[in-house]
Amino acid sequence: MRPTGRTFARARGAMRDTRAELLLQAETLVRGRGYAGFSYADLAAAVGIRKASIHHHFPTKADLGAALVEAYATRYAAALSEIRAGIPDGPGRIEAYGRLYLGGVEQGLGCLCAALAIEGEALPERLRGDVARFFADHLAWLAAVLGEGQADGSVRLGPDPALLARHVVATLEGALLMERLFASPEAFRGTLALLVDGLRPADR
Amino acid sequence: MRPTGRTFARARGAMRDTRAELLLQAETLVRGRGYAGFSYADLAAAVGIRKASIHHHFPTKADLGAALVEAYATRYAAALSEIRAGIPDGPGRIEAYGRLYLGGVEQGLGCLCAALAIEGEALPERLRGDVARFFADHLAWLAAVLGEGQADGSVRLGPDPALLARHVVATLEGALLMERLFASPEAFRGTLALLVDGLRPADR
DNA sequence: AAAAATCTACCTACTAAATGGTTGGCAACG
DNA sequence: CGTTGCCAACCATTTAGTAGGTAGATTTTT
Repeated sequence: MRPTGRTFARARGAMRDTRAELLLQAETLVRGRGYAGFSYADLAAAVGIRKASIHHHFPTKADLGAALVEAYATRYAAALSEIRAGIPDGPGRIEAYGRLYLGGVEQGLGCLCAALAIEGEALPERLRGDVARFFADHLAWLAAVLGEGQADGSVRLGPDPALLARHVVATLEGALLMERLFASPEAFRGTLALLVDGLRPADR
Repeated sequence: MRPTGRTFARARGAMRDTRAELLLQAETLVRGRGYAGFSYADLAAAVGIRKASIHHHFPTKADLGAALVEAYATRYAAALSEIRAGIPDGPGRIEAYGRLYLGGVEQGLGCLCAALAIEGEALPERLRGDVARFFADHLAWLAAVLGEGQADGSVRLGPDPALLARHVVATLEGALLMERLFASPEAFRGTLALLVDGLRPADR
């Protein structure tokens, strides 16, 4: 099943991208159907590689999962510091943060870490820790941003920034979960607007 | 592997509970690890029955899933009308609604329909419809309750009730997802309080 | 610079265990 | 007697993971 000699030249230049391609396709699969919902066979088919070759890059499925979370978290971290650098006020920053989730709704893909969090007990131990850290990092970033916002008057005073941060993550994760089901980016935008508006100080 | 004759008396009276027990244990499994994350073997072990017997009650896994959603939705529907009957004001009703989710955080169990929604594409077709209906029903109930609240002055005017309803479900689903991971009912309560407070009319 | 050794990326071909599901039977109950 | 509830023993397929190998690139030795 295949000529035997596979002496084809390997496209030149595109040598070292297989790993990245695996991560990309695996992320799409997990976000679309959950961690337990995809197999190495699915991934192999998506990438156009044989199943066994995946094990060369990621010995076990848990290894792949961990790499997935790491890459995802890294991308998010970059986006977060870009937001903080480019936008000055609290509500503006939260709105930009919320728009990161919007992409998922538009592509019909959930949050990677939400998909993993749902599996809970059944998830490989170490992955649970990575996922928890993902959320903790976001909460810390948001608490800092909201705290700054309260200090400069762009965010309403009163609730503890840490509490506000949890509210923000919860609302966005939940909205992504639900509005993906309904394939309704508009509804997501509505919820985001409402959320951001609730952070503004009551004028007068 | 077993004496062959299984002539034991079957506990008397507790004859027809197997189906209910299957639903109960299956719900726990799905809410704890996702739909793709549990098997008929797991369920058989949890109930203390042989795998094949499950198929007698639920021919396919999709049948089981559908029955699960139906039972879950029915229980919720009962709780919702009880809330509406027993509590007069908008915020109070929403708070009671939110407390329905709190149980999940305390038991370490997510929302059944959130677990199913995450699987998205991979989910048996008909289940997707059932799950969507579950959310749509909640949104309708909430929109009605919030509309009433606006009419009687217990809920702030301004945002469309349908929009507020989406915000409420999103926040609670997201908070359940996240706070279950952190095993933090207190944090859930905090988010719920913040959510309910945001619904109150600005005094003065 | 040529030859030898090692490494990288992938393959085919397997395996043991688990998956959802089927068949046919048996016993108890109404 | 027929229905209901359960079971043992299957089944085909899929699962994650392994074994062993091959071709080409890279590095090391001569």
